Amino acid sequence: MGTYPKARPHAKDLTVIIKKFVEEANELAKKKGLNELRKVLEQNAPQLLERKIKEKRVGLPDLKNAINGQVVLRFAPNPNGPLSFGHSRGIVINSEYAKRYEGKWILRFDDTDTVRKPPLPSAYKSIQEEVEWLTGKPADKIVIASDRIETYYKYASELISKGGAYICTLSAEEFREFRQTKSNSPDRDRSPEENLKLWERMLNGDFQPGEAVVRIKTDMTLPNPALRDWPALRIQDTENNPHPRENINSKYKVWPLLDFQSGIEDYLQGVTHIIRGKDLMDSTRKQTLLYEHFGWEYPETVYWGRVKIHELGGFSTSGMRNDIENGKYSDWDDPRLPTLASMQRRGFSPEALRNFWIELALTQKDISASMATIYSHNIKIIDETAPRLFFVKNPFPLELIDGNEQIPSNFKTQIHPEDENLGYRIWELQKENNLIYLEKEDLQLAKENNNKIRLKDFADIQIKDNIASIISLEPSEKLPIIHWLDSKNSYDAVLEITRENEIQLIEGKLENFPKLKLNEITQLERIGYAKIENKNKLIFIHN
RNA sequence: GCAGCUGUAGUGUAGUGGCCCAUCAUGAAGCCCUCUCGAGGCUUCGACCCGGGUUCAAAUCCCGGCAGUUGCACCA
Repeated sequence: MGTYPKARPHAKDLTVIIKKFVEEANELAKKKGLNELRKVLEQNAPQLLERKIKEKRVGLPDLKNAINGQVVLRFAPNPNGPLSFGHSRGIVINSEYAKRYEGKWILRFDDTDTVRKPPLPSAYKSIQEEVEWLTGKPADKIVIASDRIETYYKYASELISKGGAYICTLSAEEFREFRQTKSNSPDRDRSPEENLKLWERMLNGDFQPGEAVVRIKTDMTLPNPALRDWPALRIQDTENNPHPRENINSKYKVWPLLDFQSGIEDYLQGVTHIIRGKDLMDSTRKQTLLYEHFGWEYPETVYWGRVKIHELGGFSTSGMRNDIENGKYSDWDDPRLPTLASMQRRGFSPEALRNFWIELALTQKDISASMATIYSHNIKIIDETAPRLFFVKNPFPLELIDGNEQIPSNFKTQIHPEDENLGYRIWELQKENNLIYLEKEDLQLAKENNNKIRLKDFADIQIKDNIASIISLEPSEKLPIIHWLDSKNSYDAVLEITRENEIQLIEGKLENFPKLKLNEITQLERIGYAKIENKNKLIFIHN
């Protein structure tokens, strides 16, 4: 009936008719079997035999009013530090949509607060690098707000002279009174000419921070208090809090606030779609009011809810910056921090992160996801190529001797169990004076099996008085299989594991692997995936 | 307090009036395979916030609750 809406009004009559036929069919099936029924259908309505397969929407939902080739998106972080994991959602979603619609996306640095959220000079560069790492290419365009202050001034002047904005000399507390009581501030009625004069004085530095602010004239009786004559530009003490970019420094005293700067810039850049957190819903409403003053059309806006990752802490950039400066964390890529730098360092695949965010999609629900989901995405990417290696924690040495069988001249096993093409790991073994390492815990495991155990891909051994003798090369009985190393083919290495915000350094022996590449992801057998930070240092990713 | 937004399995998602006794993934449990506690294969578990209404038909529309969450900054 979904396909034939015309039939809907007759639903009641139809059910009676349908019931009749269903009964008839059931009767037929009962008497002559299902196959007979199938034959009848094949003759009269073969399409009914094909079970329709539900198509599930994959990936991100469509964007409203998106015209292929004309979509312009933007992502606007504050460069007061490198990006957190939370930021990566904005980058992934925006860049994915740009790709889908063959449009472009702008990376914009909203660096307009020099006092509370002073930009970090290195972040301008590191954020661009992080973007490139995550998406595989640079953003289509870079815009830096602090480069464009004068442009924002121009639009502010224009709006003031049109009477759409005014200079308010009330303190924030004083204005709050008016906002709460839905009444106009006395400054509201000043003429555009007077306001323009005050605006000039603001620019000249006649006012101290807090003494004057430019407000967008909306309506003090608006039901949503946030929208009532909202502030657009304010004064910052850039003598004591200079902008860290050298050419900006103390050049400007009047600075735009987010809602104004962002609104003007989105218009100037021709942004067609804004994807932002729902905490910025009021921003949309404020900016829509601003656009009305100018007669502009506001972009399509999509919101996402808050995301919490169970295992990760908060994403406050300023907070992390403090902790790093206080020495609580080593740097932005400290494995305990929920930063992109940290995840990159720990060996998360950018593709996995992209898949993760795409799967979470765009909903206004507040989400709380688990690292397990990210791990699972990551494993799908890295497992196929990760070379298998042995790492023996807390190594316990044993002397390997001939037993029922002699020590072979070498040990050979596949680099990857599912892909022979990746090659082999080959160690040369000596006939005498062979020292092998087992994990202390595995020694215990051997004890529980009459001091017998199987060295993976090698041999069953019998352990006695720190001596391991070979029982057989082929598995002789069902013994636990453990990883192991030989002293000539291994060296000291450290595995760094972060658990519950504690960094643990585990010393051990790492298999000597001539093909070892820096920053490569390996799978330490029976331990988990790890990244090779340098020859002697591994970082644990997950298992 | 005022204003907004959201409510589908443990978690995340699909679903916009009949293809839904509800999709897929993750998770958990079990089995198979494998000389790794990895990967792969199979099976099972588990959800439409509640209450009314509209309709032949409601996860889907309407009303009312309830819960969660966000904003009300001269931060972004």
